[in-house]
Amino acid sequence: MKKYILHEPTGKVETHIDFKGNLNQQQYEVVTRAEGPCLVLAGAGSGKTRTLIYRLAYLLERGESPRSVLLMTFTNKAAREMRDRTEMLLKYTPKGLWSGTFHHVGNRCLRMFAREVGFERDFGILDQHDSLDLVKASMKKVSARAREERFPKPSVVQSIISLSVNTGRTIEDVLEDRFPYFARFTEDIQEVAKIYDSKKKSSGNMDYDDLLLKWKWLLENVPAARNRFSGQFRYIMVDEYQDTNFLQADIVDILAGRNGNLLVVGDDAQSIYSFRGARVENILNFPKRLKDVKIFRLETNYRSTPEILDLANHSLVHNKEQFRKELKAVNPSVDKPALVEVKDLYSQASFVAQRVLEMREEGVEMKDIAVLFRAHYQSAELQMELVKRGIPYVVRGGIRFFEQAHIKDVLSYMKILSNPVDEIAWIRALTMCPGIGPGYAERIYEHFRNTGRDLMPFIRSEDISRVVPKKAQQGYARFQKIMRALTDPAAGQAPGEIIEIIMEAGYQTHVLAAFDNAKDRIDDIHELVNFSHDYTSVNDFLNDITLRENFRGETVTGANDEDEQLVISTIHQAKGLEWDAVMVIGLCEGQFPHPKSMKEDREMEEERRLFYVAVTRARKFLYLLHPVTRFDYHMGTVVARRSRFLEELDAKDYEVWEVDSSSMFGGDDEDGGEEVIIDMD
DNA sequence: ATACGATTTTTTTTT
DNA sequence: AAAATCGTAT
Repeated sequence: MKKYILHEPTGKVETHIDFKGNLNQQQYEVVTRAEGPCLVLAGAGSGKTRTLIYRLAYLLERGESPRSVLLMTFTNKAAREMRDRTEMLLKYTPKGLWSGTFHHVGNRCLRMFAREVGFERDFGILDQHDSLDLVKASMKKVSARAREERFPKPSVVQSIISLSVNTGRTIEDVLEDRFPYFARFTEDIQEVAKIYDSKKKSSGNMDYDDLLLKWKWLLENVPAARNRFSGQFRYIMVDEYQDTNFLQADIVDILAGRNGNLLVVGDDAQSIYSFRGARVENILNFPKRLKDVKIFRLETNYRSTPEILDLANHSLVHNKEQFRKELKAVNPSVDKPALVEVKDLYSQASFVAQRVLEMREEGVEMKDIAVLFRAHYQSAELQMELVKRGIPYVVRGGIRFFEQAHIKDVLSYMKILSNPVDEIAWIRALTMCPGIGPGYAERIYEHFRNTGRDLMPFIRSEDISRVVPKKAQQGYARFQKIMRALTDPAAGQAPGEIIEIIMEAGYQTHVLAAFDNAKDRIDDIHELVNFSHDYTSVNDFLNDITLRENFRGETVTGANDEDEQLVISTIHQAKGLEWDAVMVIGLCEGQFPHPKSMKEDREMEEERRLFYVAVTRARKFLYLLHPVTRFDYHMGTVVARRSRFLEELDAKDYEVWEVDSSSMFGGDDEDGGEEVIIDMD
């Protein structure tokens, strides 16, 4: 990750980049004059990333040290893209640049001042699933009540707690505002939140929210930390500012405090993360919140055809809450967007697959085509169809590599080893033994804590027969065997060796017994071993991977060449990306807009912005698919009306394609060797 | 009575 | 794929 460093700019460097020639007037203004607080309102496809990269290059060429620049992006992928493109532009690798997601940068800052916030330098990080496990464990005490009344599910409790942190409101306020029907449980939920918090602390872990909350606390309350960072970052740039929440906005304000060179870039029309506490107000009120804000607008769209842009703009007109919209297209016309009526989910899948193959014949590369949808489960039929036809694809935003059960299992053993009081890790490792469920796992862990013994003596000799019944003791033997192998003084210390020990001491046997695709999973674990070779310490290894994005997405069929894969993605994951052809599936009432967003106007407007984001990903070809029926778990197959987002459009915005349903059934039944196979060489 | 584990049901979006 | 439900073993 950090091998190739050529040279660093020192003092004045001769400019070899043609800033004026490579940018339009608006972009050039931003690049050369964005001193002080600046707001860039950048419409979809207006060259926002390009502008940021050139701004960064401009600063470096002017002699600014990379370490005094902080670049916060929404995803790690975006950060990597920025780094790569900056490198290409500069022809060297800037060393010491701070860039990444808020959580990433927060993590980095907190490690430097961990003691100040009451943690050790090597604190662990809980991902969503770990955090959910801990919420479940924290709900034990209210579980009696939970069974009798309609108490919120653990995942709901988790999101209530998280929302309270991310919006800066009390749990009481969050409940009243977003979950009024749970208001009577306010005290119980507060209690759970308290237990959850203390469990995090006693196990030496932070969750995602803590990375922001404690970061902000650190900056506000520890002058040494505040001065260190606000002094270092002379130039701060924030991408996707419309999706920051109040915590993130505060953090940025504090960091920028001293030097005031804060450049935020965003588009209020693309704000789609309010469920995570994001607030459009951050961008709308930015000019009011800070003094002497310069406002720039990027309004030329270089991405899409005029037809696609018209359709997008006409959709957005139906939102009341908006800033302004005046995106001009410069690209030539190609085809009108197509509204495709299909019979059901199967003909939808079949149409998409068919059209992908045809476009490929017409010269559109596979990697320049994407299929987008509202929710992940909508892609099930499509994935089956693609596999059947041998079309290679990659799923964005599926389960991440590091979040898969078998990977997390292995990691949990490593976590216990590295941090013996990690309650989540104990419970995870214990519950995969037969005869041990959450109840007994908790008891065993408590017993470990109560004995006050160290890990090694406990594992070697502690008798647990008084704590749990016989069946659980037999299961425990399995856990014990692995832990004994790991705590053997003769055992290896490198992360890779440790994983091998876990496998040999019994986890491999467990995988073979518990999963039907055991072979794939074992391969994954070997892949994890390979990955771990970059690390010498288990701690670094563990701390690094939780915040890491898809180290390998769910790559399915014949992935000889990454560039020859169709992209399948949720719209949320597609943010900031673009393709020649985009196909949006499942555009019917009951699916998109999502039924749960029907109650409130502001939620419906967010769904509409999501639709806007989806269509503006397309450069040339846009297909909007409307399955005329859908499957309702309660009523079976029901008629599904066109999504309101389609009905709202002007009929001139698209062409309607009626798909002949009889042709859709052709390839559906048997006739073995008939599938279309794409040659991969 | 308690907790495990197999079975059925239900499924938003993510750092 | 995860949560709720139900049956069964201790």
